[in-house]
Amino acid sequence: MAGRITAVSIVDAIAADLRARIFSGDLGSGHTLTETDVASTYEVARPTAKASIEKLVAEGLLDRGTHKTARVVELGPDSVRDIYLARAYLESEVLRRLARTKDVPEGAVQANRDIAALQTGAPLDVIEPDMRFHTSLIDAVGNERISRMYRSLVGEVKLCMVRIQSLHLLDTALIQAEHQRILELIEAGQGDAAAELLDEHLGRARERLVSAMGGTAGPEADLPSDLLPE
Amino acid sequence: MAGRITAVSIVDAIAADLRARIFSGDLGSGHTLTETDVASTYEVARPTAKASIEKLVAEGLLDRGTHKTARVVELGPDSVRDIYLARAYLESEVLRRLARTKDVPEGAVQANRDIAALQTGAPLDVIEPDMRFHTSLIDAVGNERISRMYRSLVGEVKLCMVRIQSLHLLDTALIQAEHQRILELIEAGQGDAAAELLDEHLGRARERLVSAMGGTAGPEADLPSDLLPE
DNA sequence: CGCCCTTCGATTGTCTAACAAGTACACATG
DNA sequence: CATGTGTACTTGTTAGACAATCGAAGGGCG
Repeated sequence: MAGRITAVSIVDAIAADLRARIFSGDLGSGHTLTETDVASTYEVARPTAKASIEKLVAEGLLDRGTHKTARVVELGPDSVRDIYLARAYLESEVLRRLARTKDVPEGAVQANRDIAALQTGAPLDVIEPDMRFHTSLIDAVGNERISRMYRSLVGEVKLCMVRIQSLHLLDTALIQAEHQRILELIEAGQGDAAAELLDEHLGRARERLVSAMGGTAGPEADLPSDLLPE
Repeated sequence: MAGRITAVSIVDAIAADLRARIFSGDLGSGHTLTETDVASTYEVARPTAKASIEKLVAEGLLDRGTHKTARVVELGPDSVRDIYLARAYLESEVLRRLARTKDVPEGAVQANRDIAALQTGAPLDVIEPDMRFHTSLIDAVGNERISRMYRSLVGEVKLCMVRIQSLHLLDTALIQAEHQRILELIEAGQGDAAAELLDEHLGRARERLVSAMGGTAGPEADLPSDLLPE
């Protein structure tokens, strides 16, 4: 018997499936989810569907007011800035602390190798190893709550990504090179420099994401002068 | 009739009341909360009580496994270290960023004035302005998600505090002096120094809290040599 | 006499059915 | 055209019920 993976709770299973469908883009931003709708598609009672929805609301993936239908959250440019700034706050401090002990997480190294190995032109293939690079750094400090917080942010980032999907915002080679440089700075114990580079790294991604969503990009979207082609 | 507290949702109201009772120490660590129990005390149906409990579980104030009764979380020494380290991660980076713009939040200044004005010997009176000092710093960066994360940590800190209540772990004057120094360092644009002092400040509180809970305190519990009396 | 197994009570997970209350949108009216 | 009304849809909450599971108490066996 290898098939017993039933997550012991129906509402957890439904919540997990809904989450997957949201991240896959099956349920796009603004998509409405009525309780009866969820109940009928999964063939469960309405209270069960309700509980699943409320779970995702608590996670920040769904939005809902009293007596109003739940909808997949719509993240605007200001939300993207909020999310990416929060990422920068958590991650830059993590880099400083890792640099103190010159601790280069193996998972991050491997994730960046995977990015380098990518030859496919599919732009969303870089998302997974990219996220893995960053979460590996976060997890390396071994703090349960920090990891949980960051994971919540990653969920929202993925939510942004599915909206953009088609166009690739950044050059894979540049991402990989900057990651590599960050790891080197950690190994050299230069936390401040690593944090500064990360700020640039995330700031550029952030502003390009913002402009791709229709907002007006800030100056961070541009490459630094010493990296401009030609 | 002034007692109708029905905010908008019964489950929110019950959750809020349970939260208050937990923070007041009325429901101590390890206290069990059965669904029928909550349902009968608030005179609501069991599903409503269940929803309230699950809300607090999502907040991290209650703990429960499948088919097991919910209990108020019991935070051990390792959890305290995890929480305070997470605080330090968030807050030290915030100090660095505030120092860049030399932005000294008025709320933090006021909170520290309130600490200085305390003449009462009641040890738990310092908790409120102390927390307000720290949350003012966090809120000053204007990031919704960072503020939310920190508030979640504050909830857990308060949970620790109610367990210790009686004995005062630190001198009020020392707390106030260190807060003052942190603000001065922000104003001087010395983010690194501010972050370093904060690490000491939180580290000392953390290790004293740990030892008060029966764990073995680390070296951070001691005062730095230049502040030792005599 | 102590240990393992069974049984039983308590508790939670889930369902069905139903009513109340609120929202949103179409429709009729001025 | 603006406004009020009403109706359908959706959610909030309740009641009662049954199955599954967990924890502890009690009995059988070595």
